[in-house]
Amino acid sequence: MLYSRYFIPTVKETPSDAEVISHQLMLRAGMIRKLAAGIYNYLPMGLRSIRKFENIVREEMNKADAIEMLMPGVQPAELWQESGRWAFYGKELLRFKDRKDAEFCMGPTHEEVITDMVRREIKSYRQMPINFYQIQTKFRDEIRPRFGLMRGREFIMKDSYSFDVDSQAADKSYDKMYNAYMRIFERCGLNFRAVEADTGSIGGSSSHEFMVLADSGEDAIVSCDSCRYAANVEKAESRIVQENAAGEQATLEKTATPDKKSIADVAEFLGLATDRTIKALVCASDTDEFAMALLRGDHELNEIKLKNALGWNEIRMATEEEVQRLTGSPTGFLGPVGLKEKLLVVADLLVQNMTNAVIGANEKDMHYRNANPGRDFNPDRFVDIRNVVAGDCCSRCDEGKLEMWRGIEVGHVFKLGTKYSQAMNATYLDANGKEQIIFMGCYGIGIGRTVAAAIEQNHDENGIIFPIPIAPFHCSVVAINAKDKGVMAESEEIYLKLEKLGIEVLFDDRDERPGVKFKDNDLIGIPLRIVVGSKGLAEGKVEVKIRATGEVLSLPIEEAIATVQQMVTSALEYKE
RNA sequence: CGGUGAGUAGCGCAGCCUGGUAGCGCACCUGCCUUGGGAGCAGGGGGUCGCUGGUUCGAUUCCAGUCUCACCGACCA
Repeated sequence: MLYSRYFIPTVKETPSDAEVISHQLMLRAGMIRKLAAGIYNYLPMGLRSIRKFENIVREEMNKADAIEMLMPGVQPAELWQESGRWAFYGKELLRFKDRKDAEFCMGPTHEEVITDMVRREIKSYRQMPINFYQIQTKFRDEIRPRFGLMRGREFIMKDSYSFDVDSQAADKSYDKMYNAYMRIFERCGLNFRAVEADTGSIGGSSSHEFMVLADSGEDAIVSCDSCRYAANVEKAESRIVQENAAGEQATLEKTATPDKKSIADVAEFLGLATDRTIKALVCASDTDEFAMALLRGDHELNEIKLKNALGWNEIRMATEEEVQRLTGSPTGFLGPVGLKEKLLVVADLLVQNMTNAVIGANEKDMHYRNANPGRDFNPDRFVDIRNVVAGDCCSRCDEGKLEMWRGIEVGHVFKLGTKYSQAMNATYLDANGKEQIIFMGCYGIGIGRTVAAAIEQNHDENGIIFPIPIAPFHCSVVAINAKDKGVMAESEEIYLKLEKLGIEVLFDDRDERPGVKFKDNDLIGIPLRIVVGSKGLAEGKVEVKIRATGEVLSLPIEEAIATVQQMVTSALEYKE
C-alpha cells in the first residue's frame, strides 16, 4: 500500500474528550472517528486491525467446530416477548416501530433469534452438538458510552451459541469455547486472565470472563497467587477465617456520637478501629422491597451478591426518605436494633463472630457500643455479601492469598442451561423418540474492544505498538527523501519484494520531511520499519527498526528483507 | 435519569466579567526553501460564535428556555 494514496488522517493534538489512552491513540492514529455518542466510523487503519482480529477469531472458532452464519441487526419484538426479555431488558434495548406499527428492536444480542432458528431446524439428537457463530454489529443503548470503542453503543461482536442434548454435553461445548478463547487472546499476545463471573442479564448457571489486564479497566478482578482461582470481584469469594471472639461480651450501651455519620468518623470518635464497627445499609429492589445489609465497618457491600442472595432483579440504595420511614433515623446512624418497621436483615458472614461492636442506634447522633449478634440482634440470614479485598485467603486452596487487578472484559462465556430453550420451546427427539429440551451455551467476544484493549496494553509516549497479529500492516518502508530518485527506486523495490513474500507493507512514499514520517509511523504502531536513506544506500545498507524495543539493525538490503519476513512469520505462528 | 462542566474555523483554545459583528496555534491551499525525528519564510481560503426567544439602537458577550457533548453514579462484549 502506498501511504500517499491511502487514508491515514493522523492528528498531533489529543482530542479533549478522549480520556483513556486507547481512545486517544485510535483517534490520533486515524483509526476511528466519532459519528455520535458511542457510534464510530471505522477508518481504513482501524478496520484493518479489526479484520485481523476477526480472522483470528474466525480461525479459532472454525477449529473448535463452530459454524459461521449471519443474523440480522433488526429483530421483531415477538421473539423478545416470548423469551420474557422485552420487559426485562429495559432502555438499553433500542425499540422502534415499522410503517405498519409493528414493534422491532436493534439486536443487543442474539439468543432469541438463534433459538428461534434452531427450534425450527434442529429436531433430532443426531444434529447435536452444534454451535453457530457470527461476527456482527450489535446495538445497546448504553446509558453512558465512553472510552471510544471500549464501550460503544454500536459495536462489533463475535457471538456464538451452542446446542446440546444434555447438561454434560453442554459442559463439553462450553469447555471447547473456553479453550478457543484462551487461544484467541494468547495469539494476540495479550496479558489476560479468565475469571469466574456473575451471569448478569444474560442469565444461566455459570460463566467466565476474559479480562485483559489494564489499569484503565472498568472491572476489578482477583486472582490467587498460588492456585488457578481467579474471579470478578462481583463474584469472588474468599475463605472465611473465623477469628475467635476476643474477650467477654460487655453490656450494650447507648452512646452519643454527634454528627459522626461515617464509619471512619464514628470509629475515630470512639477510639476504635473501623473493624470493630458494623455498617448498616438499606437497599431496595426494583419492586420496592427493602432489606438492611450488615457488614464489618471496614468492608464494602457487594451489591451483586446481595441481589443474588435476595433473588432480586435490580438493586439500589434506598433514598434518604425511605430510610427515615423504615428506621426512624437519618442515614449514618442505622443499625439492626430497634427498627421502626419490620425489615429483612442480611448480615455478612464475617459479622457473625464480632463481639462488642459499634452499631447505629436508629436515632440521630446515637450509636450502641458492645453490640453482639445473637444477643442484641438476630439477622434473618448470614450470607457472603462483601467485596473481597487484596490479601484475603483464597477460597480454593490452603496457602494462596488473593491479588487484585483491573481488567477490560473482552470475552464472556456462559452456560445457559435451558433458560431460553424452555421459554421458547426449543426441543428435540432423543434416541427413544422422547421430546427433550435443548441445552444451550452462549459466548461473546468484543471485537473492537479487544483491539482497544490491545492498544491499552501496548503503547508508549510515541503512540501505538501493535502486536504483529493484529497490526494494520506488518511493516513500513520509509523513504527518507522522496525527491531522491535512487532512494525512491530502492525503497519501491524493497516494498514490492516484501509484498511478494506476503508481508503487508505500508510504503511511506510521501514527500514529507523524515521527522514527519517517523512520527506518523510510530503513532500508527506499525511493528517493523525499514528506513531507506542515501547514506545507508551508499554502503548498500538499510535500517530495520523494531517498534516495540526501539532496536535498530543496519543490514544489507536482502538481509533486511529476510529479517522482516522471519520476524513476521514467527510472530504469526501459534505455539500450542 | 440524577449530579458536574463545556459548546466560538477540521483539531486544540482565547475573547464574554466590563455589549459595538471575532482572534491565536495546529491543520488546509499557493510559492520559495528544506530533507535522519512533527523545519523556515511569504501569501491565502475557511466561522449563521449549538439552537430558540427576550433585553438593547446594537448580543459571541446579559437573561430565559432548549438541544448536544464530555465527566462522576446503575449496565455490559
